[in-house]
Amino acid sequence: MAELTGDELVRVLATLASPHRMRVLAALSTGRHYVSALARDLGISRALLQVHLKKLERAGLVSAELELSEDGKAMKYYQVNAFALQLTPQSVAAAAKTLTNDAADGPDRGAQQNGDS
Amino acid sequence: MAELTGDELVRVLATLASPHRMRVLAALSTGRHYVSALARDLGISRALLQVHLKKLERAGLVSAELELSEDGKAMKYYQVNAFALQLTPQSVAAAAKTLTNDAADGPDRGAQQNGDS
DNA sequence: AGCACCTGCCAATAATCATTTGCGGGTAGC
DNA sequence: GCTACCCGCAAATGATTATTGGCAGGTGCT
Repeated sequence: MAELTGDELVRVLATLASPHRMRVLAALSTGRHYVSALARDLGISRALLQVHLKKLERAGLVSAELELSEDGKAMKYYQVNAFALQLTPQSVAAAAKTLTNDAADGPDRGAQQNGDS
Repeated sequence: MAELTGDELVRVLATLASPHRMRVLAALSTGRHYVSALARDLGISRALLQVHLKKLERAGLVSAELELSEDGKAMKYYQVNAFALQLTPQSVAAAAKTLTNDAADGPDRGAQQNGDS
């Protein structure tokens, strides 16, 4: 994941630019955790955490696996995906040239139609 | 500008995570420009550009100088400030630990640095 | 059965942001 | 005076987002 398109970069940065998500990432950087435990740990509701995890996942920053605990419960374990982004005026300028969205600005909804499963 | 606090990082990332701002940065990376020209160049209104420039400036990504053109007009020239951010799970996790805002998430409103009590 | 724990999703509300439009001021030149 | 260019700001609107709370399903234990 060396070169990201402008749109992807926007998504990653927007995803990272959030205290909650930063904390989630920090928590996960110490190892995998399952949703409920993580929510308790961070002191936020599960619903809220889910949303943030989903965004982090969509940005490709974390990934998850659904596993069955020994006592039969379904647990979803999340973990951070390694990444390294170098941000400089040049890298940003380069990414800007690949932006597709030429009008909207906000957190872009993005993406052109993609089935995105 | 090696180490940024979590809050500062959030601000920088949030500022960078915008197509408009990315383009502005790209445009400025080729040299200084004054507001009106830049607006025409990017095809956006001056008012809008001002807002984005202000955010970029607040995040420390660009700086400006008001100069007098030979024909007496006041022109505000903007230029990019050099910066280099390395984003990795570790750097983000480290920044997360310095976050002051422990509840809010969205685009930060500015830290309520508790004046203590 | 009832309780405790896990997961996922949706509707509603509050809070925030992005963008437009209009106005104010200033200098130079026809 | 009027027009063209520069700058800045603020109120209003529309569009998104963040967050909550409730409800759904599942397993295992007492």
